[in-house]
Amino acid sequence: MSTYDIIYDIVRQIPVGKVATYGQVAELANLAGKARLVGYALYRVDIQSSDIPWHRVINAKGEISHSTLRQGTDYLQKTLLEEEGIILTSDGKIKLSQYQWQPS
DNA sequence: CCGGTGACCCGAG
DNA sequence: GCTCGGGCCACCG
Repeated sequence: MSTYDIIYDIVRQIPVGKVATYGQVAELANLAGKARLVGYALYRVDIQSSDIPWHRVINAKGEISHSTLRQGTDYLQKTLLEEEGIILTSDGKIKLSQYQWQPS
């Protein structure tokens, strides 16, 4: 059971149509303050064949995180979120007040 | 073993 | 709004 497995478990619990922030996932995984690890963990995920809804994880500002290393998967993320019914604002942000996952 | 590298976050100015 | 700086720590060469 590695640190990453715990992170992946949390991400798998995010329901359709909701999102969570990196920091939020870190907290739920008992890794408060280590949001960076969450980002790194998702970077390592196999986008093609994993069962992890990686696209439901965004940064604390409600934006999709961009990186030169993502090779267009950031655009894919936007598309997948819209397919789940999440409306992005004209400047590409997500309203956390409306869509953020509230774990029980 | 060591150091560079991140899909991050928050507070200060 | 912005930019900086510090904290975080697993991974990889």
